[in-house]
Amino acid sequence: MKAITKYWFLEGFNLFKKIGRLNMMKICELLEMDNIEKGNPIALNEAHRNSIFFLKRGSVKIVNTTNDSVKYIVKHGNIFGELALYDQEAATKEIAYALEDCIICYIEPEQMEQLMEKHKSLKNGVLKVYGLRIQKLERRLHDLLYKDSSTRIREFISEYLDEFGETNEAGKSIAKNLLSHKEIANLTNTSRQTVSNVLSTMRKEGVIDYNVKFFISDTK
Amino acid sequence: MKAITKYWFLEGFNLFKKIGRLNMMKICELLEMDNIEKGNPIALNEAHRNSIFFLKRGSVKIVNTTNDSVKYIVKHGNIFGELALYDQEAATKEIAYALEDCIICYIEPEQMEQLMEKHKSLKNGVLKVYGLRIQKLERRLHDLLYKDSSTRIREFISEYLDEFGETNEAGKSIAKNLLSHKEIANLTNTSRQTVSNVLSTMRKEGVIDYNVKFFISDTK
DNA sequence: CTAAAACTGTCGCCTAGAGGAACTATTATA
DNA sequence: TATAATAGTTCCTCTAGGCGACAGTTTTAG
Repeated sequence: MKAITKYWFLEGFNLFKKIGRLNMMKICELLEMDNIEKGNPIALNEAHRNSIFFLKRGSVKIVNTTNDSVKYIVKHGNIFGELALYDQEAATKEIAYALEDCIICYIEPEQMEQLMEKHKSLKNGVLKVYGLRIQKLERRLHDLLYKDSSTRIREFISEYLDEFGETNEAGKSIAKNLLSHKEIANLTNTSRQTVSNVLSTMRKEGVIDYNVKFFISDTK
Repeated sequence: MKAITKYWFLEGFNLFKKIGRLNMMKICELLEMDNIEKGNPIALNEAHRNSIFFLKRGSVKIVNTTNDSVKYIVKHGNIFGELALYDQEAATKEIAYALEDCIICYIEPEQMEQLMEKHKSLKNGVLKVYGLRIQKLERRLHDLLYKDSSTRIREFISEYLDEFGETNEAGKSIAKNLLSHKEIANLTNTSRQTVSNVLSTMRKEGVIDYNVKFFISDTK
């Protein structure tokens, strides 16, 4: 029964979708799960420093421990901490915080590797995650070089709304405002003040609206 | 005999080191090889657009086709074009040019995937290559944000000498000068003029010396 | 329920370094 | 060997946007 509950969780992870129900059940027995309250760090305790995480519910920010800047955000349904698979060193340089109440599953790298040996599709999935990570980094580098800060922020907001927004009855896209200006600045490689500026001009222009709780855009 | 010749080639690739002599021989039969003269593009012909390459001898620059800027350089003994494994699209956006006369082996992605199925260590190797790529990109992004252009250029030169330099009798490290200032500018995300400036001040300071053919640094 | 801490909004100053112009040196091409 | 093309050098101008400052606002904590 417990396994079935867990099964339900993982349904969301495309990584696991392909590998079939039975295998899924077996895997589930290996996975521990946890609730994390908004604002709290994930896996601060040494024991799970290098775990790989599956984020079932909520969202998470990955923070660079050396300078406290946000590297990226992870939406529910995705994997994070996969760095631990190839480089334990690098993995300790980032820490995750819950941006909302979260449900996570975690697994140790050794177990993960065993699993990957057994399930080809899992290994392919991880390869894909790595590939996506490379694409994202290249995009970020490119944007930094060829787009001005205002554009970067605007694009970030629009993509944020695409990712986190839900269209309401009135046809507006509404997304929880989970990030401070400082964090948006980190993610777009700009300064806090510039984010503030661009955001308010966007509001003046009527492109978006926002308050402490939400971002709202007219057209999806 | 032909196979043995090829075997000799691949010896240099750590990727292949682990998988054993016999397997190696089998793999070799699948691989085509080629000589590329300095300055020429690699795999311009459509047929091999998406191949994965092993660089036995020489070095290669990977150029972004959209804006003609150098993305990175590949030293002999390394793999490139591995992008094709996860994203054929992305792979067509870069093209490689020989910085010196090169010997390359190439393999189609499908074959590569078959090989990876058979040889676990090969798959792990590729995973590692991906991991390194991520590290490099993160480093580059970090440098761009937190180091000024002069520092970036200086560090690049010193690393270039580490990578390509060979210590001579006099205890100096000498590296072939394979890159134009414009290309160094691309790689350090600076401008042609700044590279020129920094280089000549480095010369004035006595940190390095250089001419059309070589870079020279006193201490290794 | 109040004090402190952490966020937001705005303004204006200041600097790193891109990018143009102009010229020389070097290397390919005819 | 002349001519064109490319690479390297120097100098100067101009601007994007980081950063400090400070006032207003919201959140957290005790």
